[in-house]
Amino acid sequence: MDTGLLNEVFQEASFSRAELSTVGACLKKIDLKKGEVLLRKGDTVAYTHYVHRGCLRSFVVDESGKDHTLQFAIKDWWISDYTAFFTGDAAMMSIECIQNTTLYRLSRKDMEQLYLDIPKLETFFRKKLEKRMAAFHRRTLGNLAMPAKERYQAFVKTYPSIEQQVKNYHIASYLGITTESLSRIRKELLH
Amino acid sequence: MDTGLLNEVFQEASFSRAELSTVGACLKKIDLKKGEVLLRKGDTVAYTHYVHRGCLRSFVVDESGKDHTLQFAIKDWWISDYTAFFTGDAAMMSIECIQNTTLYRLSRKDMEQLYLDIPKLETFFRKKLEKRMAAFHRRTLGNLAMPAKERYQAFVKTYPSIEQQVKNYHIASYLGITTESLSRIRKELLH
DNA sequence: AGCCTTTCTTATCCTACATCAATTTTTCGC
DNA sequence: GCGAAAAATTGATGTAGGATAAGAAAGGCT
Repeated sequence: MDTGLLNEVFQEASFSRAELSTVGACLKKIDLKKGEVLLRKGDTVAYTHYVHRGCLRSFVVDESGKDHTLQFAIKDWWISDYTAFFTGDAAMMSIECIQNTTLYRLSRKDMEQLYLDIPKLETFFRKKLEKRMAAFHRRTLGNLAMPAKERYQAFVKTYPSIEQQVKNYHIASYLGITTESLSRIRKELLH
Repeated sequence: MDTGLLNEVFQEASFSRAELSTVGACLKKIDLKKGEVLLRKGDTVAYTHYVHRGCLRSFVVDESGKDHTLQFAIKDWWISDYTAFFTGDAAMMSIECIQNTTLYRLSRKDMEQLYLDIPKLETFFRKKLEKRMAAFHRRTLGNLAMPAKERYQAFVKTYPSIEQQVKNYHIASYLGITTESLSRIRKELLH
């Protein structure tokens, strides 16, 4: 793996050349086409993934067949079912590519070893996790407090680049409403 | 601080006597009465708290004045606004005692120092955070998929001891429904 | 015990969003 | 560029849970 890419992945942390190369040896490049599934509900989750290019979404399908998008991931994001990744439980969600995508994956096993070799890395990922939790938290609180129209506006404001890239039915699924409702909301917002 | 209590707080981890006493020196006992507020929205969050006795809840109040309970904490739980605690941002939520409570608090500053002195402790708290995220995640996914009646049943099943201890309006606020709706649901469940 | 406050229940009506059912518009392979 | 499939829109109707307004129980406190 080249150093340029590694510096990109771990840009916030400052690792030595030796450390980067130790980490780099654990990352494996994966190319996926639009529509391909990275992780299926029920799977054991051995990896977390850094998104280098493309777009994915994590989602659950409930008993009544409704699809709920939990998160989109674009360049520079890490994505996995972290709950399952950390606990060893079966995945509660699925993850699919909604565009052609290039990922770098890191296994839980390698990660645990890396934590021992490079303590700074535990801090790096702990901070990632904290940030992710914060974002998820904010989103959940928003969902509680806001009607659908405001949730949509908040989404567009927070993730303009994602809003451009994904289908309306994915946005609707993220907002927890039907495409019909989203369509009506967008109409209203045009006055 | 006595060793018995410290062993209780850090029961899952195995720390040496010296480590425990280092940590113990950072914990401060706090007694609070029912109704007292531990943390107010907007505060800077300098502490996380281990619950030794009693019950607290974290909550947000939205623009329309509605109260949303995010989490209850009983004996053996840690509670704080972790987002704010870790990022340094102002608290997004408030935390209040709904029973007389005894806590042991740990400051972010001491925690960061302890991470350096006792690396195992970072692992201990990372695992706590992972578990918390998993629980919160599960709950959120449940909320997406389930109607109020099932959410209530799931709550009763998951937290029977909490269900006994707290008022119906707190449960309703946790489930994201009105007390009236909860009342109807409970009636239905009696056949 | 009796009074006052807090909590819980019940009934009626209402609203945001879902569901169902057509279209219309966009996208994309050939 | 054309036709089929996918995506988005629009309209009519349904429903879970909210809002409002009483009233009934259940705790305290003196």
